[in-house]
Amino acid sequence: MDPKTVTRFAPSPTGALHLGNARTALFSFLLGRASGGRFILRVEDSDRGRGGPEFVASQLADLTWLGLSWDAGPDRDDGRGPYRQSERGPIYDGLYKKLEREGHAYPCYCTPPELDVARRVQLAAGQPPRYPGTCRGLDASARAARVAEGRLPALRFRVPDSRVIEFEDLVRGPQSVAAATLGDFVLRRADGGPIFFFCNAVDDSLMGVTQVLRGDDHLSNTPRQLLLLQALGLPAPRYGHLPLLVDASGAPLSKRRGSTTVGELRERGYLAAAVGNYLLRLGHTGAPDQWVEPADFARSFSLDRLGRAPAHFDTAQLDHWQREAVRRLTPEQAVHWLDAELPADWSAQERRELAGLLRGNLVFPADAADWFSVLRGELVPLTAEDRTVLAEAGPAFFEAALAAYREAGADFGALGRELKQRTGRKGAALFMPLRIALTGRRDGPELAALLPAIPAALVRARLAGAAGVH
RNA sequence: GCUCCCAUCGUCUAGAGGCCUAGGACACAGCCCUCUCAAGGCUGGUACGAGGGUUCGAAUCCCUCUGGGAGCGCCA
Repeated sequence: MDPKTVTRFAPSPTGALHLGNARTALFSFLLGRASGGRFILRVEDSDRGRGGPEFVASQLADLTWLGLSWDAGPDRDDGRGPYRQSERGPIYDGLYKKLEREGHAYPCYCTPPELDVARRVQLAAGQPPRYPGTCRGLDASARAARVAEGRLPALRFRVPDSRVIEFEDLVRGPQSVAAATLGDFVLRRADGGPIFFFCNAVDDSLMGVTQVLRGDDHLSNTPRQLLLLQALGLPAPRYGHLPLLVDASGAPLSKRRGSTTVGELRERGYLAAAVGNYLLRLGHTGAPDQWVEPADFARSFSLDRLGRAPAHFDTAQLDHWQREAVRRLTPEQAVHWLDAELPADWSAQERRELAGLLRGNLVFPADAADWFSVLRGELVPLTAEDRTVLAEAGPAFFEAALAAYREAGADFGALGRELKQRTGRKGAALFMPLRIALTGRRDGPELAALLPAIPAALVRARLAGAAGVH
């Protein structure tokens, strides 16, 4: 990849980091920094009324958790900052003046209610709602008159009348839009605040961004930004528009249903590498069918392997990668992952052993809870089917097991041999009644590993109890 | 309402006119392995939204429709 490549992620702190945005960030990161270029992070907090600093912190934390890192951002300036739009006012002011001076922008005194009426009229007439151009040709005296009325002007971009804007979208291919369909758009609010179209495009250019990956919803707005940058004489990045993420029913991913934020997934115990493996394949081919280590993600990422249709978020597939990720945990990582679920009074040694023992049978940390009672407490009541298995084995079987356990102790191999000799049973007929009696369930880690983890007194009590089942 | 985008198994997708009686992965079912579950191995079912063209030949190209999405904000 070209080392001059600069990509960016530009979150707006209006909430938690959404899965769709996380995917956009991941892809941008892979296209940039992870491929030998640069990746920067810019906080789009130009609208002071929305969101808050807590969201900036949480989003950056989520990105870090996912394994993304940036060369420049709000926490590290490289001289092209600041990287928060709220701190870039002076930069914007200079550009606004230039635009106005050169006739590319003009003050607009229309009020929101007036604009709203105009929109309704256009809609009713079957016309697309566009700014009617009321203030486009105002002369000095007309402007003075509006100011005298106490009106505060917004600044509008003067879209050239008859032009066709053409550009090559990084994922969509060639695009062509007639300027006439655009309508003059606002660059600066009446209260002085900058507008997305403006600061987003300007910042990308000023920060040296060469490739912008963003959501599909920005595709039809791209011509505006291209026009604006051109008027400013600023170089434009190349844009690539990613299909949106939708839920199982095909509706846009909404914060209301299910876990759709990175934070929620993390809280439920999903591992970052699992989320990464899933996101890497969501609407993108090029990754092998097998697990990919996060460090190798960039090698599997390619712009021309991006899909063009909306991608469905599918928990079953996420869970598949989660299992893969859990399986790859080292014992230390497993302890850390299980940390909040592990009984606080257990020793470091016990916690380690437990994590190692259960790792293969868990998908989420919360799944571990059931096993604690298996190892230390009460078993859940047996199902009718399980009782049948115990009854079929019969009291003699468990009395023999008790005797074998006295002989062999927690050495499961020896216990098995002993019991086989005493009862003549083998295979499932031998082990299943044992498993059920000992754990109260039919699944779980190998009995050979499980047995030593259960205190001897509990083992004896359970075997004795099973002997009493008829 | 207008403009634009998208459309292959349930899901992620391969497929850039003949290699497709459409391939892989996840999920599902069965079998094998196995003390169980998981993992692994094998097998199976399920898809080119509809209708018209173009062509010797279309999942692939064109048109219409249908369905889904986005944009048209002094939101980002």
